[in-house]
Amino acid sequence: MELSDRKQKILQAIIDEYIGTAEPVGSRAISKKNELGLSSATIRNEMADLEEMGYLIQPHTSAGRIPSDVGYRFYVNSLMRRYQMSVEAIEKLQAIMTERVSQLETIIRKASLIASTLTEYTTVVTSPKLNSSRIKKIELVNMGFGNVMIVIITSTGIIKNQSVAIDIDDDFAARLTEVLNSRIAGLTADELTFDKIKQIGDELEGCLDVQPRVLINILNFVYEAIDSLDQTEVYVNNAKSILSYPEFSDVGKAREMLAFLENKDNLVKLIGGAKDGVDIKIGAENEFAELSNSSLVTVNYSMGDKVVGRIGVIGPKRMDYAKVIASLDCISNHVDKILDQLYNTEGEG
Amino acid sequence: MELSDRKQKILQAIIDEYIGTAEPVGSRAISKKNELGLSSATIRNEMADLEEMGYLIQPHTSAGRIPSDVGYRFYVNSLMRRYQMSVEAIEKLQAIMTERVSQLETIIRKASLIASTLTEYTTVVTSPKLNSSRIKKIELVNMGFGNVMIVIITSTGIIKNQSVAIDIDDDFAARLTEVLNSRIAGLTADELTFDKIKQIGDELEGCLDVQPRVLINILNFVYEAIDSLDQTEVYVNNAKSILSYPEFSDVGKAREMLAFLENKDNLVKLIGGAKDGVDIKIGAENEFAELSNSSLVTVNYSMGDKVVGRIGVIGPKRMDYAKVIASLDCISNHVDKILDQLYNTEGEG
DNA sequence: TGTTAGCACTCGACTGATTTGAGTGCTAAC
DNA sequence: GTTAGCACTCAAATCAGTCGAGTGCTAACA
Repeated sequence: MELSDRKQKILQAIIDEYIGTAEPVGSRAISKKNELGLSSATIRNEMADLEEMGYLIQPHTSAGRIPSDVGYRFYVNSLMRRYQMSVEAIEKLQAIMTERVSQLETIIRKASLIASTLTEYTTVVTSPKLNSSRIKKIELVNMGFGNVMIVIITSTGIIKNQSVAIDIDDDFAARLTEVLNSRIAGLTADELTFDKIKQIGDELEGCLDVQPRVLINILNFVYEAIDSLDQTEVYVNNAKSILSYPEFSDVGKAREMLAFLENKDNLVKLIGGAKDGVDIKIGAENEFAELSNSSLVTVNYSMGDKVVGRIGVIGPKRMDYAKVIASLDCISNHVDKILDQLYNTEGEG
Repeated sequence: MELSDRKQKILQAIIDEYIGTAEPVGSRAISKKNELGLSSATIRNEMADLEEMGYLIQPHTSAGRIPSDVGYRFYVNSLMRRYQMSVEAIEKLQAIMTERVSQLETIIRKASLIASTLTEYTTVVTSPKLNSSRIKKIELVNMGFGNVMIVIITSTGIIKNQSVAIDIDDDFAARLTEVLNSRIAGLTADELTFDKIKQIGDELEGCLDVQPRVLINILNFVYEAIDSLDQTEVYVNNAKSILSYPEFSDVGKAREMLAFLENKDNLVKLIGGAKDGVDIKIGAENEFAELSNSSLVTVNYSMGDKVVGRIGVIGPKRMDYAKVIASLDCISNHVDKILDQLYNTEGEG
């Protein structure tokens, strides 16, 4: 059944009010705002209808109403006013994002930080899986005292490094670096299968006078370092903000939520399920019971036309959706633009 | 005035009990444990004495007693039983710490993680200031599309990298790398003053056909990257654990504490004030009001014979001091050993 | 027919009195 | 010096009573 125009206005007023106060909203409160010019009694009748239709919930007989998940959903889809980012906010965002930006990781972390600053909610971001980025360069640096540092630089600006206990001299390190580069540079992590690594190892053993053990050692590390690029990283920002909401005035619940936010697997799964563009999951629409009283708004970011990660905001169900959506949208655009500048479409930099 | 043997035993029993329960301890509770074979009345008398002497506090007339800061201090200095690390704990510690360890940062983070796992309290670690480590190597990698990645590797295994928008070709990058290395490699961050950088810039301008703007750009980044090594990094682990203590059952207080733990400057200052070896600050002994209900146990770790950083545990005043001390001691020893292996004394690796 | 004033009703939140019980200090007896 | 006993204290729990925000329903009104 369609909602009459008046019902929509009342529902909107109720949700707007509830977002601010976190207290059940009574008919008189809406009537007093006098935007509709209706008495509390009339609004009461409409509210009773709205409750029957599933948009509102009455915690107990003598309390006002709060929105149901369905109510929020309708609000988000149809009622919500567009939030206009303030000029200052946009300028601040631009200032931060255009500070010297170096690596992918830094950009993502910054985006998360900005999102949590703008919205004052908890943010979660996932970094791209990098199995499509190419090995730009491998470098072995002899650190002396039997240690060699292996550094791998990818076309996406990620640097992986690990020190290995292998006793070689500078000269040999340089030669090995050269040979390795000629074999490995330009490959994607996907292409660097274990078999391929082994094959390279066999080839090298022929042209370098080196103990097989040492070579295998090094190649093993290279493999692992590259392999780890496959991992999706997750960063959480401003988790403590949940403690400010009356929804989490119970310490036990707050602890539960914080524990949830510390579990990377949860978060990857949670955010991974989102659809492209701005995605909103209200309350029980989330697959995790821990979030049944929270909402999650996510937006993807891309390199070229390929979605590589998501930025998400977790807050109480009565979050300021309009503001969150506007902020995320803005941030995602900026991130896209910067990634584009840095890595030109395919990360083929 | 000296405490009689019996008073000491009673004080110890009270604090042991209070550490477990967080509830004021009554005379009957102590009497019932029957370790001393005294009636509650006798213990009552002694407790009255101990209170008068400042070791105990009575929250209100009809409550039991809780230890005062002075009481804890005496407990820590004289009464506390030595905590014996379990074999499993030590094995676990060893297993984690001897996993492939690469950089300094990883080691420190691991140490912090282990400390929080073992003690179940919040841990704070500071990473070394690295102004005494030497530049091992500088490398400019042309990323294409007008971006150059500057990579700096230090003798302590730290890698700093930043991408800069400068349009040069591979060949020039290689030459510049070579020249830069010949001038800068081997220097400490301290030696690389801004003046020195400028001087190098002037020299290079003579021998390379390069626009001054580009060179200054690069050297600026080099300077900043190296300069940032001077920063002490702080990592906090398991901050959420404070939510488990009745001391923080008030969400407001918990939030305050978490905010404090997010402020890096606070933490550096807090931990920086500690004396060498194991240092214990009980309640108001800490300079920050936020910690007046908490205790802080720190231990330093060293490279060679030089103290380079500290690992700290923050918990309620009634923390299990013996266990925390034993754990930190053990961890610090392991860290020392590993740093020693990796960087051989002076970080001259 | 839609709107509104009025009123009885509900029920959580607050208030204040009362009870409970853990724990004390003091005294007197051992 | 130790302890049993007892009066006393006081926070916390319990309970009854009140308040008031908010509702649903009805009847009157435009």
